[in-house]
Amino acid sequence: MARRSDHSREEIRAMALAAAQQIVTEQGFAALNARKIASAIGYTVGTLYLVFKNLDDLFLQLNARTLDDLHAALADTASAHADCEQRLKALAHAYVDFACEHTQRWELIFQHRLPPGETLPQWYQVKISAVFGLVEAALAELAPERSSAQVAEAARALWGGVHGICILALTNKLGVGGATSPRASVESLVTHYLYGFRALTGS
Amino acid sequence: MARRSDHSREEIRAMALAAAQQIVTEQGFAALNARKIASAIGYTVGTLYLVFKNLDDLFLQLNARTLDDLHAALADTASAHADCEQRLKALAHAYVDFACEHTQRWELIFQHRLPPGETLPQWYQVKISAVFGLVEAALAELAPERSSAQVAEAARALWGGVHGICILALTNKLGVGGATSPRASVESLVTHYLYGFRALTGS
DNA sequence: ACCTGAACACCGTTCAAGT
DNA sequence: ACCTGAACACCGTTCAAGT
Repeated sequence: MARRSDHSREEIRAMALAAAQQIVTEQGFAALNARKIASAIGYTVGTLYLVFKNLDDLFLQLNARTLDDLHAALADTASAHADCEQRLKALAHAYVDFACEHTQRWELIFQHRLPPGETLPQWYQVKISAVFGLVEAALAELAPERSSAQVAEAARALWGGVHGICILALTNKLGVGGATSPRASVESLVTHYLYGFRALTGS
Repeated sequence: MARRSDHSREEIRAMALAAAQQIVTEQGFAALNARKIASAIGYTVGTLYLVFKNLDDLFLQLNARTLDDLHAALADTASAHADCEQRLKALAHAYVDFACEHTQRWELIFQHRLPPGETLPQWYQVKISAVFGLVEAALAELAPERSSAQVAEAARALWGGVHGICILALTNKLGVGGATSPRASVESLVTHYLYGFRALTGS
């Protein structure tokens, strides 16, 4: 059997990514596999390998879309705040909101690992840098006297911090009994960090 | 065949956990599976299920040991610093050192997820709380006027932050090309956060 | 040319059968 | 009683064979 050509390669790619997104959203990372994706789009497993190099490639392309969506949400937030301290706080809360609203998709970015030895492709690292860029831009505006290296360092510290609070809260590893809301912790982190960042001139 | 009784149940349990620890350390989470653990201790897969409920149970017990080791390292560090600000910084750096030195074991704590619906057992959550307790104790001493709820909130914010920096740095998801050292970012985070925490009386 | 579906080498988990 | 090893229902990936 075979030779259907109901859909172009690009259509199959889009359908597969949409199906994978729905599966991970509804059932989580562990439930995401090739046969389930294929049957959701009405094709057999083999077809996926005509369009994607392998499952790692499919997951990477799915994560790339999520990073695009995250960047769009943060960029929208950034453009709504002229004051750069307000902007940084709004960015942090927008990150928390995205993580809470799209938890499974957002977690897939961090749960998926390439086989040992393989590194993330350059076009993918560019997308990560774009998200960090929004934070760096606001920090640079807040402290114009700092070098770009100092601003980059502060962005890593602050954004790593925001991310860590989200991860520990959403995966229930923050020590306390039930799940805790990351909102208050992030507010505390950003407020205190920025106060110190502006007050201390060295580093 | 069968009936060897070369080892007691408890001995087999200890051997399996030691083998699993070695495999994850040398080959990473993805390479850790039942058949490999069993053959490393000279038994067949079936035997593992006499001692552990399933692989999730085995991983949880391995993570419990790692949490014990982490707690011991942090407790040692804490007792070496009388000044509580110095103690907090030393704790943060000790956490970074542990994550860098035992990366694969430390990552297993966060990469391993129970099936949807299942929650971490109470005895395990106690171990997580013990680690947080060291941070809370130092923060409480630093700011005796704060309520215990405020101290707990600050511990979540600060420690979530330290953790996030480590995770992003060690998994190469901090935006910049090569891997970045988490040490400088953590130093920046803790210094600036604590400065703000002491200066701002509300929250 | 496009797609299938069976095959291969793996998984986690169970359990009748051996000693 | 203790352990085996074969079996089951799954994986990801490949590829000869059909249309």
